[in-house]
Amino acid sequence: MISTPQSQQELLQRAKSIAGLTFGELAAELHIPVPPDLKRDKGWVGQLIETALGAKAGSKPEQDFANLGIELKTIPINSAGFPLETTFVSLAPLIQTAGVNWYNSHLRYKLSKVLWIPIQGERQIPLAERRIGSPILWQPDPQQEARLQQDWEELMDYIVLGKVHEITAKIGEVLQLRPKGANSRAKTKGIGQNGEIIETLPLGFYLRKEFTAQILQNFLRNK
DNA sequence: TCCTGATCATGA
DNA sequence: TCATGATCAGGA
Repeated sequence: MISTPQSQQELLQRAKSIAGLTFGELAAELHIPVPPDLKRDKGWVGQLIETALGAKAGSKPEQDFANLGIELKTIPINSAGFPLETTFVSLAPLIQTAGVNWYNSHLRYKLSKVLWIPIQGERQIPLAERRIGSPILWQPDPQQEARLQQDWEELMDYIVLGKVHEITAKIGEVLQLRPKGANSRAKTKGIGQNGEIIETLPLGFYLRKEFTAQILQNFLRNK
């Protein structure tokens, strides 16, 4: 087991040291089997990178490196460096929303500092041959945070006002709410049209591809 | 072609 | 069920 890094610099150094490796090479070093594809192992790459960097496995609503205040995210990109998928951030609170605001939200906490690891994600490349990219340590700039806050507040209004059933993935410029559960039968409690508690689909906040693309592009520009 | 809604694995 | 890690895949 790899120990948890004790400083941001150490974490960054480790992330740089695995850049350029294929998933197959890194998995072999860690004695982790490589699945044939990601259809039944959608979180495999994320867990591989977590293991390599010494993130502690767990299902707590915390940053991956809480001691450093840093969240780890892999992001699949194509050959042009553009994201292939949206980025899941956190589940949306659908009940007990009193007192929840942007500043104390899980979303803002998770995104306060993120170590992005770009990875080759094109399905035509065999999983074991896909490569790990260079790490990007990011904090939202004022414009990005303002945009996130605006979307978060708009989306939370739907939830608080009992309009979860009106929510679609089309709402929000940089953020969106989409189902986040085992399947379409998954249930959690939410607020109904008359303020009553109802059973509804769990929803999660996702970052749109255009937003994460901007993060990657800004990094390259300042490099 | 690609976005939205659906889905997969695992642990507590 | 919720939280972690996400990607799949068919219909618009």
